Amino acid sequence: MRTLSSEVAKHISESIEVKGWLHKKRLLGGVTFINVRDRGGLVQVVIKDKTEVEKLRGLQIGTVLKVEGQVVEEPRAPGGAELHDAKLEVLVPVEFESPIEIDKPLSHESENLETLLDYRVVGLRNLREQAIFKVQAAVKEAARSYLRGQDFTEFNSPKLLPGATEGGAEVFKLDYFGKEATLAQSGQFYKQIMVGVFERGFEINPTYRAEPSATTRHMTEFMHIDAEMGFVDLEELLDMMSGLMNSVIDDVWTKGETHLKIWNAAKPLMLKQIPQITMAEIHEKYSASTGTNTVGEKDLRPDEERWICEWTKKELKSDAVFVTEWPREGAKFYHKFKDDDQQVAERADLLFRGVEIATASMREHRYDKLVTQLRGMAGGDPENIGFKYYLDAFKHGMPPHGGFGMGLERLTQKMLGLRNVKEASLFPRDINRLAP
RNA sequence: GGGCUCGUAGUGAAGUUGGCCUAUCACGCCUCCCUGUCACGGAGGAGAUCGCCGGUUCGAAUCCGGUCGGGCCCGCCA
Repeated sequence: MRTLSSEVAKHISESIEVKGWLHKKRLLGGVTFINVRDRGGLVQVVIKDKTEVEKLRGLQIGTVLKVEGQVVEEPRAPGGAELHDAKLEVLVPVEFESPIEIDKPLSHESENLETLLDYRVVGLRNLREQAIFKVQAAVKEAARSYLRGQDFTEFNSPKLLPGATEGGAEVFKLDYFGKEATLAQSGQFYKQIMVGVFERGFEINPTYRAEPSATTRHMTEFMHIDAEMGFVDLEELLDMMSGLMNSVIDDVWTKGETHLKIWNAAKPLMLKQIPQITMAEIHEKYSASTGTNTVGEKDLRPDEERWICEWTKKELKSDAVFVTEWPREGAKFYHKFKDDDQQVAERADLLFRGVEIATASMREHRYDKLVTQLRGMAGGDPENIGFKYYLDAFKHGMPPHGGFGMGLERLTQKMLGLRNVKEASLFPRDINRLAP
């Protein structure tokens, strides 16, 4: 019967068996300490028998072991207990030296990012690296749990699409049995279609952007938390997002404490309702404060995003802020514009600790108007197969609705205080990385 | 796509106004010593044609040109 490392302390004085990977060895002469890693964490094994120690000669970190031993309560041991009188069995010997050391913190300096990512396969075995993805898994679970609790139904939409796209970002093109297909840049069309089915729906899936962006916040493939809901207005949509963010952060900080502690992650300051600031207001504040005039610009500069987050944190005690009142210029064809001002899109971007982690908007739900906007704003052909099926949903009745797309890696990155979004991706894809 | 910057053992760094470099240190690896380590400690050892190509020079890790590969910022976005 195998016992997990995390359960060892519950078996004091019992003889147990653990299985896992050799994580660290310390040979002190008469006594040898090894750490064995399994899914529960690490357990320390004390070996005094020379013939047992000899079994490890020439074997490297990563060697897969079975260890039988007596559990002894020991305050000097990590976890308060350890295995004595160990009998080792090498299940899988490893003779190759690990390219990077996994028992101590790996460098996350930007100049060493290449090494970190090149050796990801073994590097992820580092408990500190692992913690990032434990947190990420917790974020996903928390988001799912909250959205399900709000009557959202989870679905999966296809990522292989016909040519037509929502516009905005560059898309990957590929050969599809002689036709041209694209990789989805978001679940946009499908999640809207699903409003007509479930009313409230969401998916957590990868999406693709062929943007040649080389920054600390871009990847060509990333995980999107895509949600859409019917019969709401923008305020109700933003309330839902406030609820989601608060719930996710509370959940993660409740259940993932050990992993957050490894990164000294401070719990984000959150208000029940995430504050809203209009883009014009941000431009004014930023310009007045920094002397760089951005008034009238149609978007926020990255520096403005960082600045307003600092301001919001200091003045409003919130690490999150919604940027509202986006100009029509730069809007997408499916966006809805204010009834009393067609120059303003009913859109809000969620900034979190200096970076944009989500975009929300109300969508134009009236068929005729949507077709007009498709033609006028995107130059799209409503008869194009890629738009036709989408428009059909509207033809057959769509309520006022809105939704958001949130970047899972960016959220994880900012929760943990990582500097590059790629650090929050298991196997990141960017303009010059396709492996591992 | 534009700008800036970097490239030295498996890993992380020092050296980069040319000669003292036969390239230094730390971690890891190998051998030996060590009975409470947890970044164990001690002694010894192996491991680098200084990204690559070309040039200048008596002499190049160091200077020049090219090239390849990273990183950061901007544009764009999640």
